[in-house]
Amino acid sequence: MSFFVTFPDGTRAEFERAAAASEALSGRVRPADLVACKIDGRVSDLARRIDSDCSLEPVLKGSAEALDVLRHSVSHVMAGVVLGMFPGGKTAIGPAIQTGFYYDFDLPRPLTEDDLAEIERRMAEVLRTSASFRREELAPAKAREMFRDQPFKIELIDDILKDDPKAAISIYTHDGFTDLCAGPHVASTSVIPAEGIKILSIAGAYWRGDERRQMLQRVYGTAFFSADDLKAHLDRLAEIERRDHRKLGKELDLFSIHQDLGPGLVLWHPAGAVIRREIERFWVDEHVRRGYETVYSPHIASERIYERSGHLEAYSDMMYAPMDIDGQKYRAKPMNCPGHITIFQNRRRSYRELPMRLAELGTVYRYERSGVLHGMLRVRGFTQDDAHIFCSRAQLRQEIYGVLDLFDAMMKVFGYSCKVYLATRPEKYIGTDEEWDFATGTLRKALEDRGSAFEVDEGGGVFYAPKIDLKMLDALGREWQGPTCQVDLNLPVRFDLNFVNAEGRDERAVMVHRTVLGSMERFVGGLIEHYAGAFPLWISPVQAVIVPVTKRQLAYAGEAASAMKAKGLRVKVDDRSEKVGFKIRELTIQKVPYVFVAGEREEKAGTLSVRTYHRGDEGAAPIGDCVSRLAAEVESKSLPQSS
RNA sequence: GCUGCAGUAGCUCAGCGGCAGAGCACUUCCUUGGUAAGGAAGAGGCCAUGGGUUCAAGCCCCAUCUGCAGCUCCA
Repeated sequence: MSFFVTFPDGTRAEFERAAAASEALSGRVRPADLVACKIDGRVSDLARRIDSDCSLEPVLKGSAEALDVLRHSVSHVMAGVVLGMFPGGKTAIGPAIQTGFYYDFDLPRPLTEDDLAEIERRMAEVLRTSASFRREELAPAKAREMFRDQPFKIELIDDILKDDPKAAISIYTHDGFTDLCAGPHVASTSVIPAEGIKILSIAGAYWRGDERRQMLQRVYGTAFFSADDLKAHLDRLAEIERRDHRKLGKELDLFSIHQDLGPGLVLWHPAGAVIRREIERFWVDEHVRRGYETVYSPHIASERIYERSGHLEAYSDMMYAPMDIDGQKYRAKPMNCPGHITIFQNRRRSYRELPMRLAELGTVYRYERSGVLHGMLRVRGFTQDDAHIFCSRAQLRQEIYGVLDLFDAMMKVFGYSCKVYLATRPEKYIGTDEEWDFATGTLRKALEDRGSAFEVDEGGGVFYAPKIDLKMLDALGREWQGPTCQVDLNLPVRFDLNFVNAEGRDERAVMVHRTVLGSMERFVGGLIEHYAGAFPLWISPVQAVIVPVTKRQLAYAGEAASAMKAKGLRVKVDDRSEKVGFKIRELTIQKVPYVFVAGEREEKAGTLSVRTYHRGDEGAAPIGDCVSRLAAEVESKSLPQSS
């Protein structure tokens, strides 16, 4: 009873008797690169026995699957070590994740930083021996018996058995530590390089992610096949920290958040306000150019409007408590749509007025739980770059084109590339199937017509709307929530949004919600990290500083500054009695894009020595050239060379 | 909200029961210099807040507030 194994190159080999996957692969790959295998596409142990026809593929170092197997195995090694340090400790789960792995424990005391070092030390010890990972399959009763002191494991076993009462329970043992685990694992700890491992942090995590259940201690770590890969990862973490908008925000004096003012409420300092103002100015210009009209709506509104919109019912948890005004309940505005709808509803609308595009940089207030607040990225008061388009069904597709064009244009200016998603009907939804089909179909058609590459996020829509979501990729390749465009199937009904069509009859209006930047807070916070604080010239708080070499050039520096200011540039003269080197250092730390040195030589020649943040000393140029160079760079909104 | 950790000068941090500290920033003075730190002096504090323990608390204990990491959540 022989069988055939098919390899990725298409060759087939006949086997007379059952063999371990590693044996079947021997001679086909370098043993040192072999981490695991795929049997019929499923990642498996190398020791897994093959006894029937199948396809077999090696999983080699360098592949994502190999890294997962490695990390999962390292999490077991860590768990073994932690239990060695805390006999009687309970283990929960310990999977590989995108950036490493973690393991959740219930331990007699909280872990400390020192414990992490100790864990790492003991792991290195374990890895010095070469212990094999052994898989066994147990009958349910036996598995229960084996894990009788491990309540989390028992719960997992029960769950497995709920699906299949006769399931074999697989366990893995290495170095005397046995864990309930589906696998697969590396064949032996000798595959794991101690110098590729780092235990990173401790944090709380709910058992099974359920906030009503026990809080466990989660230990995060990461693992790579080489010290170089680990270093690259740690360097990246350091770079992320270096770019942290909270840190840069403080260093560059852009914004602050104060206990006395309240958590989640941002104060924009003058420098940060320049960035925001320039972006808002650009935003308004761009919208007006594209046929939007700007509006303003108040920060508080009678509760009645939110009753009607349904927000009060669905999202009251995120709305601030009502305030009593002349016996009426008012609420801080949590979203702009009711205001815009009210403007649309103000009188009967004719089809001739459509599409009506109402845009507002509207400030809203939402209650966010204290634990989720994060610098400018997650706050309780923020300004959305919001717009609502009221149009007819016939106009919808054209409007979506316009929105997508706007998204592209604005993302390009900031240097973000985007991934596009079409989020379709979720399980819970309102509205009719016909409406959903129309709305989703129109979005899909618009994307297809433009030839944009997009993925479908099946069921990812909101309960009242399908949407197009853009995820922005920043300079570090991280994803950020980007522009979004929703076709609302709810509010037009709730508010009975109609217009008089060409036949003189009422027709239901279609409503589109869309935002490009999201919120000024989150967007600018993200931009700080995207640019690492070195902003493109057009939004730089200070665009240029003129540094006189001695006080004899103060007047000349002033003249140069005036020439720049006349062109609307944000320029300062650094007139402090410090050396040039000192000023350059400080201005560089402040990431000023242009520093112009004005000494005796420059004054005689009517020039300035140009120094840019990204390229350093560029030599002298006439004042007029400097001015026009900066003016042109502002006008074109050029991106910094380095990002 | 939950678990853990933290809160000392504007910033970054040291001090861990016994006189409140450093560097940078700030002010003044000297220095007028050529592409990432010239020198000196000075000023700056209810050690997050409220209780408690102690002869004595920045330090130990409790509570609250705020921040950080993660979890959960995010129309």
